[in-house]
Amino acid sequence: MADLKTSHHPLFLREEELRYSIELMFFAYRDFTAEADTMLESRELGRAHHRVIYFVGRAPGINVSELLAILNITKQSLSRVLSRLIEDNYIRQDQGTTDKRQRLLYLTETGKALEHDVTMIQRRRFANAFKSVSIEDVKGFMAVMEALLDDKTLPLLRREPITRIKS
Amino acid sequence: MADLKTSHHPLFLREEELRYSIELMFFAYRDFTAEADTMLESRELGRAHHRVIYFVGRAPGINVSELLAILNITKQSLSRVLSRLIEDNYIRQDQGTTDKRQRLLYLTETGKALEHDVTMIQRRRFANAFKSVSIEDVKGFMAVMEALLDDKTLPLLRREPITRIKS
DNA sequence: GTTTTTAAGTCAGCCATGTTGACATATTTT
DNA sequence: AAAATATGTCAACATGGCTGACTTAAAAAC
Repeated sequence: MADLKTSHHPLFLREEELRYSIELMFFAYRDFTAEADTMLESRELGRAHHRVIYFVGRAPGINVSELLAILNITKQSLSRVLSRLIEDNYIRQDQGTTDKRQRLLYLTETGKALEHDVTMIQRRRFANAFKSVSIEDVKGFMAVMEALLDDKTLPLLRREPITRIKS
Repeated sequence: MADLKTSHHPLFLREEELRYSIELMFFAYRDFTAEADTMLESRELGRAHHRVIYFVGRAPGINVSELLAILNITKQSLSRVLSRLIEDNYIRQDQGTTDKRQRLLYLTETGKALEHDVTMIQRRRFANAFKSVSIEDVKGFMAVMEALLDDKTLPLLRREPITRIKS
């Protein structure tokens, strides 16, 4: 399958297209994160705090091990960020029911509000970008981004992006 | 999946698609950079060094101001990285001819070799990704990534080799 | 039922790479 | 001659990664 498609567009494997893509990755990621960083800064939080809040918001009741697996950082690094978020009442933790060693993480109302505000900035950027391109372009974007991932990253992603039509 | 083409564009602006894109950005960027970081680490260099080497390699003879404008960091931050690269003979600097205050930057042979090796890792990742998708997907990827950029970032990108204009 | 493993947390310190502010030097522009 | 520009430097600080060593409580294995 990959081989069949390869023959369709050797043109794009040329040095120039690949370098252009590398640069797009650098610049787009930087611009994408900069806006949200500014908003976080006003609350004296960093990008790391947003990541934690984001993923706890995405999966309420997630435990620390699972969060570490997603973020792929050490527990010491997470601890610094998470402690702050708990202390400032963005996140609360409950003891696990089936396994009492676990700490299950939830956003507080304050946390939900912050998550919404910051993530909104990033959603808005994508919404604007998607408005200026075709639906096929969006599909292509997702296909390429997925293809860039390590195999082990795929299970960490929420599936069912485009195709599920929810009404 | 079959009737994607008949879907209305606003479908893509729904919460789920936007959040999925945010996550793709996070995970894809992380996986994209991790491989190259490992190779740099073996030479005791960081991502910041690669950026400098990359952009000097892209535009030989670039001066410090232009480089700062691309990287969008302070000259103090650049200095730390650039000094190391010059000291270790990855980059050399010549005095500008028309403006003697300028330092024009060039990769040494060592620098070119490193730039090639590290950038190759990233080119390979994109080459592999592109092989697994269609040519339209690649176009879509580029269109969306461009649309994500700040307006002021666009002029920093180029498709064709070095058309640096010194004025 | 004791031992081992696991989930989570903590203390201490290191490193890379960003930041600000203040200032110096050479060169170009006005 | 004065002002602006290009570059560089010293010093201090913040963020968010890292390693290593160690603790506690609970679950799992024996």
